[in-house]
Order: sequence, then C-alpha cells, then structure tokens
Amino acid sequence: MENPNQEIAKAYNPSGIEDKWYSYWLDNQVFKSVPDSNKKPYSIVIPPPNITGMLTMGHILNNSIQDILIRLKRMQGYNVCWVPGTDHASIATETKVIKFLSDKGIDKFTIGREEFLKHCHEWKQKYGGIIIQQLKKLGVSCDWDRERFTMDEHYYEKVIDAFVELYNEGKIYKGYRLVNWCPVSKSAISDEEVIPRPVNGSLWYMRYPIEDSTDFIIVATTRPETMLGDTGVAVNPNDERYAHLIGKNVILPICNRKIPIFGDEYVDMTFGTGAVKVTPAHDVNDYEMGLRHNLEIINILNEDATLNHNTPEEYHGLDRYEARDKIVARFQENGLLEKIEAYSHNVGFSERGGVPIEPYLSEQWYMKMDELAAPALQAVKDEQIRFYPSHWVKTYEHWMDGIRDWCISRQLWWGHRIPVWYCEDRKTEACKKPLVSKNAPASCPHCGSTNMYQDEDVLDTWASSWLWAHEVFPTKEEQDYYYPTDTLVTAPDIIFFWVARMIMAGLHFKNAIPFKNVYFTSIIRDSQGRKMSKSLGNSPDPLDVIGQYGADALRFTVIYLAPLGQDVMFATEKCEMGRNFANKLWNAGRFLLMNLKETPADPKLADMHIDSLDKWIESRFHNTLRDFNTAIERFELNNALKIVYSFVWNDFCDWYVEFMKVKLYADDKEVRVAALTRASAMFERLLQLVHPFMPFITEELWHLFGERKAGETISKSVFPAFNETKLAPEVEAAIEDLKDKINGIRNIRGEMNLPPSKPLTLFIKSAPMGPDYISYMKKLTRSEQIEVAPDIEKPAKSASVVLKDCEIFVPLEGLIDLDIEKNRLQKEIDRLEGSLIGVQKKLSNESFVQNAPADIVEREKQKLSDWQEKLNKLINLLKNLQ
RNA sequence: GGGUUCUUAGCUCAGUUGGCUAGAGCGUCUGCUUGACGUGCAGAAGGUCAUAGGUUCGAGUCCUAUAGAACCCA
Repeated sequence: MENPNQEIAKAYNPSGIEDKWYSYWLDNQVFKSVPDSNKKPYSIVIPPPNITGMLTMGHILNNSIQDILIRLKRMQGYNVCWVPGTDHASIATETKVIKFLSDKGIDKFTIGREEFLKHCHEWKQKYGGIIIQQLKKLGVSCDWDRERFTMDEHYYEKVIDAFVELYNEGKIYKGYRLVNWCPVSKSAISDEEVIPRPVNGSLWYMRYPIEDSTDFIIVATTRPETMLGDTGVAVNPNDERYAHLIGKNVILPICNRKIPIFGDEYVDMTFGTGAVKVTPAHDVNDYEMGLRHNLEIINILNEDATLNHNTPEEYHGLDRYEARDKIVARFQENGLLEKIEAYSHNVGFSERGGVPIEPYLSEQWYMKMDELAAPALQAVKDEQIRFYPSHWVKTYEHWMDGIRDWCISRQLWWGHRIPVWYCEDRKTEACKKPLVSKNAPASCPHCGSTNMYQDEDVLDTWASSWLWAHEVFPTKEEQDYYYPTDTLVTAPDIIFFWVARMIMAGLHFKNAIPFKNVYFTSIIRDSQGRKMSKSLGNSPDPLDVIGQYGADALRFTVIYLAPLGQDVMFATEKCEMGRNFANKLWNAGRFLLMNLKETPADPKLADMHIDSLDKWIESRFHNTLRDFNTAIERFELNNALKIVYSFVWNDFCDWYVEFMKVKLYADDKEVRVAALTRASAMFERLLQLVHPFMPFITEELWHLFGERKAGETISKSVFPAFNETKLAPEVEAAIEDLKDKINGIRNIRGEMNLPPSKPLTLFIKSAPMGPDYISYMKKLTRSEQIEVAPDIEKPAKSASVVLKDCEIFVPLEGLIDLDIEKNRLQKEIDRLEGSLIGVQKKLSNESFVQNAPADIVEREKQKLSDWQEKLNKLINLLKNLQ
C-alpha cells in the first residue's frame, strides 16, 4: 500500500488518486450485488441515458444523488444494487445513424431495413458506451456486471410480450388520428419531442367570398397554405358580427369548394377577426371542431410535408412553405388578401428533425390508458409511492386525471418492431384483421396464405423503458428480491413519459409499485439562470471540470448547491467550494498523520484522560449524525451535506483540533497518545460521513489511517449509528460558553488590530474555571497569563467583554486607543438597547403575557433581566472610560 | 387561458408545526508566514425578509390581492 515514510502533500491533488481507487473498487467487486435473503435489499435502477448522449451536468447531479444514497445504504448494511444501463432512443439514434450514413452517401431505404439495423448496432457498439465510461469518472458505484440495454435479447422479448398481452386484453388498438408528425423523420413523434419555439411570423387576413353574395368573411391565419384543406369557417355563436352568416356557405378560393360557416364556442372572438378557417386534417383544434360539426377531413400533405393530390395540380409536390408563398400571392392577385400583420407565436419544432412539426392524420397504434392509469394514480394518492418534493404530486394527478390514449407506434426501424402481421392475399373478410403474436405466423389462419408481412413500425421508446424497473432484473428470483426498487432519481420533465408509465407498468405486469420514492432533481442552469443546453453552449463539459477540480469536488459542489426542488445556478468556478473542502479534509488528516508518526496511537489508551473536550466532540458528532439522518430521510441531501460540512470544518477543525493541540503538546506522553488516538478515531468516523458524497478522498485518507486488509474499503465499513446517550447538552453548553469568551477576546484583538504575535494577559471576573479551560483559552487567544476570580478589579486602561456571569478585561497599557474601545462598547450598548425595546414592548403587552405559552413568556423575562444586567455593566464600563 | 413554484445580505441560497438579537457559503474590508491547511486563520461591515392589506398576543413563516421571475399544460 502506501509508503509510510512518504511525505503527505501539503495540498490535496485528486489526479491519480481517483482512478486508483475506482480500479480498486472494481477489482474487488465492491459494487457487486447478488440476492441474499439474510440481508435487506436496497435497489435503484438508473434512468438509462440515451446511447447517443454525452455526459451533461444534469447527469452529474442525478447520478451523484443516486450514488450518495447507494453508498450510504451500502455502509448501513443493506445489500445495495444499482443497475446501470442505456436506452436505445429510437428516433435520436436513427437520426444519428441516418446522418452518419448519408455522409458516406448511403441511403436508409436503398440498403433496406436489415442492413440499416446492422449499421445501428455497429454504431451502438462504437459510440453507445461513451456515456457509461464517462459516468465511471464520477465515481458512481453501479453494479456494472448488470449493465442493461433496452434492446438486449431478454429485454426486447419482454417488450414484445407486453404488447401482445395488452393487445389480448383489448388495451391496444389501431386508430386513424392526428399525430405530431416530423416531416424529416417521417414518423409520428411524442409530445415530448415537440419543442415549442417562439417564431416571428405573420397573421394573414384572407377574404373568403360568401356564396350567392358579394360579401366576404375575413379569416385570420398563421398558416395560409392549409386553406387548401379547409372544410369550414367557424365563428363564435355569441358573436353578433357574424350571427347572420351562420348556416351560410363560403366558396373557398382556389379550390372553389363550398364550405359551411358554423358557430362553435371554441372560437375566440377577440383573436384576429373572430372568424377562423377550419382545417380538420392539419390542426388539433380544427380536428375537434370537425368532429363536432361533421366536417369533411381533407389531408393535403404527403409524409414529407409536400402537398399531395388533394390539392389543385399546380401545387402537387410543393413544399409547404413554397405553397404558402404561392397561395398568398394568388390571394393578393385576386384582391382577396385583406392585410398581413406581424405576429409572433409558438411553433412546435421536431427535436430531432429541427423543422416545424405537422399535425398529420395517420393510422397508428394506440394504448388505452384509463384502466392502466387509475391504479397508478391511486398508488401516489395513497402515498405508497412518495414524491420528493411532494408538490409534483399535483402535476402527476392533473395529468393522470386527463390522460389520453398513448400513440405507441413510430415509423422508424431502430427499436422494438411491432409484433403484428398481415395477410397479403386477404382472401376472406377475416384476413383483414391484424394478427398479433410474439412470433411470425407461418400462414394466415383464415385463408392459409403464407404470404404474410410484418407491420413496419417500431414502438415508442417509452413503451420499452416503462418496463425498466422490473425487467432489468432478469430472473424471478431477482425480481422477487430487488423489486419493488427503493428510490427513483429522475428529472421532473419526464414525469409523464417515464415515471407515470413505469408506475402503470409495474402495477399492471408485476402487480406491485416499481419504487417507493421518487426524487425529482433540480434543473441545472448557468450563472445567468439560463437552462444549460447544447445550442447555447453554456454547459461545461463535466469531464473537464473533473479534470480541473476532481470528481469529489464536483460532486460536493453540485450537491451543496442543489436544494430539493430548487434549480441550481452552476458555474465551474463554484467547484472551488468542493476543492477547498477536500483540501481542508486532507489537511486535517495530514495534521493527525504527522503527529501519529511521532506519537503512534494506542487503542488501550482510547478511554483514558477523557475530559470535557472529548465529551463535547462526541456529543457534537452524535448531534450531527441525528440531523444528518433526518435530512437523509427527507431526501434533503444538500442539507445533509451542509451538516457534515459544518461538523468537519467548524466543530472538528476550527475548535476540536485547535483545543486538542493543548493535549498534543502536553508533557505527559500518555495524555498525548490518548488524545491522538481518540482524535484519529473521530476522524475516521468523520470520513465515513463524508464518504457517500466524496468517495475518493475519503477512501484515500481512510487507507492512510490504518493498516487495511487487501480489498478492504471504507465503502463497506459500518456507518456510525446515532447514540442518544452520547449527547451531553451540559458539556456542549460549557464549551459554548468557553467559545463565547474566546470569541470576545478575539474580537478585541481584531478591532484593536493586535497581532497574534503579541501575547495577552487576561483578567476574568467570574466563578473559578477548570485548569483545562484555562489552558484551552490561553492557547486559542494566545494569552500568556489568565487570572480568574469572582471579585477581580478591572485594571486601568483595559478593553472589556461582558458575558453572562462573566466579565473579561484585557489590559492594553499604551496600546489601547480609548476611542476604539469607546466605540466598541457604544456599539454593543446600542445593539442591546434596540433588542431590549422589543422585549420590553412584548412584556408590557398584557395580551402577550396572558395568551402566549408560559415558557415563551418566561424566556422573554429571562432575556429582559439578562440583557438589562449586561447593559448596565456596559454603561458602567463606558462611563469609567470617560 | 389553466396549473405549479419562487421573490430573504452585493451574489447563490438556508430559515421545520408562527415564538432567541433572521443564518451559511462566495464576494468585500482589516489583520496574520499562528508548530495541518493562504485552497488557510482571526476579526468586521452588509438585510424595512418583493409590495399592500388581513388573521394573531406575536408573521420571514399563515390567508388575500398586486407586481415580477421560472417551469408545466393548453
């Protein structure tokens, strides 16, 4: 292991150390989990990153949180299992591979499905693992032997089984409806893949001639080209301007089609002219209106958003935007264009294709959601599944209440191909029915034809990943042991797409919830509050940050900055916070190690020469532990970290170690050894507290602090348990009191600009203090002489500190600047007087004294007398200075 | 248009069921080669808790309205 004579670096340098320990953990199978009925399981399934993805700050936050929970539970004796894996990301991957191939001059359709899929698998082999390798740099403790992929053979099969099962239950059907259509991918896409973007467009006011009249009705539209598919004009039935036109027809220009004017409450009278053209085949709201009013539905687009044969010949094959220009020009020529207004509005863009999506009529497979959603909604309402933060419950309920059927088919090749076959010959009526089965049927069961073909479409990626929480566990034994999983950590923007659907799938297929807790992570923003995104280029590469500061520092910083439910403003420089903390920890360890070299620890002395300092730090430790446990229970990881941070930096380093130096340089060797032995033991426990957050540095230090057996790791050491009997409130109060005295004296030093090189003499008017307290005080205030007596006289020309039951005088002889001291006292007097007014007001209020709880009133009275006394002393001191 | 959340120090945020003189980190200012750490130590300055009402003995905390910001859904 380490060379004991090697010097320990003055500043902590994570490079080298992090990779060393990650290999060590892997070599020793520290992260491995196998079912063990003697141990309680704690399991998490990773939200599978997209195989096309690269590590982002979002992944850093999400996976740090999971790792903290996993590492903590591992140390607390659970059989923890964190299953990693990736998602095949149907449309994203297909888009990438198409691009990759087209750069080489290869076309998807020319090479055909099978050949194309080969390329996809190759691509996945080559690039699909990058994000997993990147994650390892973060130190995450996934059981890598369990790495899954949503198109693994077992998993693929289960996705198909689920389709067949749901179809047989009547929950899957084929429907002809409007979907979000991406003209580039030529596929339906999910709502999630439609990104609304503000667009500076126009509002075109177009005149539609009324039948048998010279009048017009003017409609306003953002999409004039869709007029070729108009089959009605709608006005609000309460709109007096148009009441006389309801029931009449207009003659649609260019097409010369007769279409009705009708009334519908949907129409907003204040928008445009209050009259809208209705294109049921190309707008969601128009589609609904079309159904209500029995309008004809005319689809005017091809799959690539060019115009089709339902338009006049001159428009055939034109791109939708070319057609727009042509139609506007035509209206203008004919004097039918009223005006054009600038108008900015949101247009849905395809996330992958990068072009505006088209609401498009097509035949797709749908999953009925109502029956699946009901128990999933209940499970959250009943708190079988808890959300952190809980306010997401409302969003979840809202969506589940209004849930719509799920379009699960995609016109893509990369993914789980829909297990449906059709008879090509269709000799009988029954042959037209799709045949749903896991395996290809040999022949048509109705006509016997062997001429069968499979549905070309694949399933929506979410229709595979919704099985993730249970199908990552391959056997029944494993599922019985690890499922339901304990906690899901994910981003709130996929609450519907993934979280809700996993709950449905879990309840439907396993008859049990998939997880008990869902932690919704924050959104990472840049220092200006903008969401981090590729296009803005405002997201640092996490690997660069790790290179610069270390994974421990990055983890620390991200968690420290991420309160439950709040967004995180991140900037790379903020990692200094984590780096500084790592360095602090390192140097505290270094200090103890340097002393241990001279004075080796001796466990036999661990309980010898115990004084109030030992009891104090022990009490502080258990207080910390209790608060830490509470924070973890509430999933307030940033709080948990702050609690640990403050124990390490404030209690341990600032006070305990400084106090301990008195004992460390004592004449009695046994005192020295005992103090150091206990300090080391405390430090090891403190490392355990930090370990889930900063695994690498803690492992390094833990190994420096003792002879460890081969393969031994802090990761599997037993996490400290809270012990109430270790709490010592009276000792804590006494040390707090001592700290107050020291702070008072340090204040004088600071205000008077007295350098530490100038030792002080102190006169303390109080009850006698223990000799240990006197030595601690000497050490921390750099005083050479301290006199304590209840009736001590204030020396002339001295600064003073007034505390409860205690006055401290610091003689300053020639050094004192009377004005400074006067100002100090005056400031304190002013502050106290201000506070006193508040208390007096309260106590002189009869209804306060009557209504407030007795202990509150008592407390106020106590304050009054304490402060009054202190104030009097201060006034006296000030008077004597004049 | 509907829903959710937020507004506290220069910045980023804590502040539990209403009850200490409203806290922390960063930044700022002053001093310091203190027998671990200048990635540090010690000290200090800095706040009308978005605004206006209300409930209450008591409001940063609860209620209502207003203003502003963000996100989700339509």
